[in-house]
Amino acid sequence: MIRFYQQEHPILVSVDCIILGFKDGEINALIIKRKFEPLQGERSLLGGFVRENENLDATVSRVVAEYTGIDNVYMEQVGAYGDVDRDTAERVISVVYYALIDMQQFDEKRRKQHNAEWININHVGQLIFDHNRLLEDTIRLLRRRTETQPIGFNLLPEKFTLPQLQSLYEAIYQQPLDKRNFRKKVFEMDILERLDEKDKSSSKRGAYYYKFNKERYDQRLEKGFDFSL
Amino acid sequence: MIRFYQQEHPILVSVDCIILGFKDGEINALIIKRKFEPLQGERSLLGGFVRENENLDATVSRVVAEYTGIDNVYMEQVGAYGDVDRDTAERVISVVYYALIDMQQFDEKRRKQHNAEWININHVGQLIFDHNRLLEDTIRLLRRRTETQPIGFNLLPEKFTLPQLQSLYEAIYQQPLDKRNFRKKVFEMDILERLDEKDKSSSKRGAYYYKFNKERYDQRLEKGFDFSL
DNA sequence: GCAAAAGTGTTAGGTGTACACCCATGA
DNA sequence: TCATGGGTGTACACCTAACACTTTTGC
Repeated sequence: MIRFYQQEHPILVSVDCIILGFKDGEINALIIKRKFEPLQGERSLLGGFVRENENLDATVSRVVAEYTGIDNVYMEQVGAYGDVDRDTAERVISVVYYALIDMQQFDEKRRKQHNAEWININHVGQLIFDHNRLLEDTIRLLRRRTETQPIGFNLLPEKFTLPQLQSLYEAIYQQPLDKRNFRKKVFEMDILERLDEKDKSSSKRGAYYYKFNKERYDQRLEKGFDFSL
Repeated sequence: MIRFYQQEHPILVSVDCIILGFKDGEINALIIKRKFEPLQGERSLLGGFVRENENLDATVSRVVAEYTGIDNVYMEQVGAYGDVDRDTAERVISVVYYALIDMQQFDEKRRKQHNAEWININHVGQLIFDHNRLLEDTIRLLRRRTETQPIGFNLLPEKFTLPQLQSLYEAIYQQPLDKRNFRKKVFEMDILERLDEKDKSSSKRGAYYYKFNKERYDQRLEKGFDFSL
């Protein structure tokens, strides 16, 4: 292969993944104790270097699968972070993604193998390098997205109840929502399907399970329908 | 220096800049005839490789200054594009930024030196690699930003009239806006200062010049004020 | 029968949108 | 004086936000 850009300087590129999960009314990020130098043992986001013949998305999928055992996750790019000194060891440009996963599907064995922990995003404490900033930027972006697109479902199991969904949105926005208004808006979107089954784990009466109807969502998306919540 | 990540594979990283300017009711992007192989002579966005000790922003500033003679531009990152085959010569990961500039300040001599042209963003024609996609993504992002933040001013001279401002917003949203409603919203933001001077170039009566009051904007921003238009 | 969570409508106030005429001036 | 673009206010429709009681059922 001809090297057209031979005189240019290649740089290490990594992907940092902010893996988010929802449980008991709290949004958690998967945080790891770093396995190699420098700063071995310090707390860090999950990441991996981009390989020679690997698209960025592929790197993310690889990293996510490695730590969670899940593929086919919902993910979105947050941006590239390239300050010369952001990694104290060498220059590394990092492309940041967040991924939303269903904690039910999560492989606990892998978590322990990797020494990873779920930590409430409001109490992560100090992370290495600029990882705190990456996390903050991600949460801001997630909030903005959630306002206009129904991506929250990716954090829930396939079957979920409306109280669960509301509690998720309250966790994202960090404020209580009015139950009636919330339900009204959700129903107006018309992208949920009610099942005949109830979840009785948190009340005697039980709450109906719903599931997300992707086909209907895609239809309405094309028509420019508004999904703001 | 110790090479901690020695076994990893470094990659060429470039920055692609979408330089936008506004004139005569149209938004234009600066497009260049590529000066080197491969695809020499084809139309392309402006770009440059990230150097060894250069932050990403610094690369953008360098490229923008080189082609426009302006520094201190408003810029925002669009994202990283890293598909293995996006550059047909070698693997290059590109971080994309857009920059908004005031075409009045623009250095025409440099434009000609570099064989660059201003082209209406709706009629750019075919660009190399994935540059058409980068441009589309950028315009979408610009629209979203404009809806919530008053960044349009960066495309205008320091002094501008309300008809000019409205025409700019119409170009961004690609639809006519109601004059009275537009002015009402702008005045409600309370971030413009009316000067005693008028622009008589496009009417006999003349339109008042205004300028953007950055201090007041910053104040209101902190208070969480809403700038949607 | 009672505690505890699920489910359900209405109203008032505010916001967005549509719309038409007078003004200032140079030619 | 007239043609041209600049500048101004109001009314109605719609949407958002506030609010309280009934239902179900396991214990």
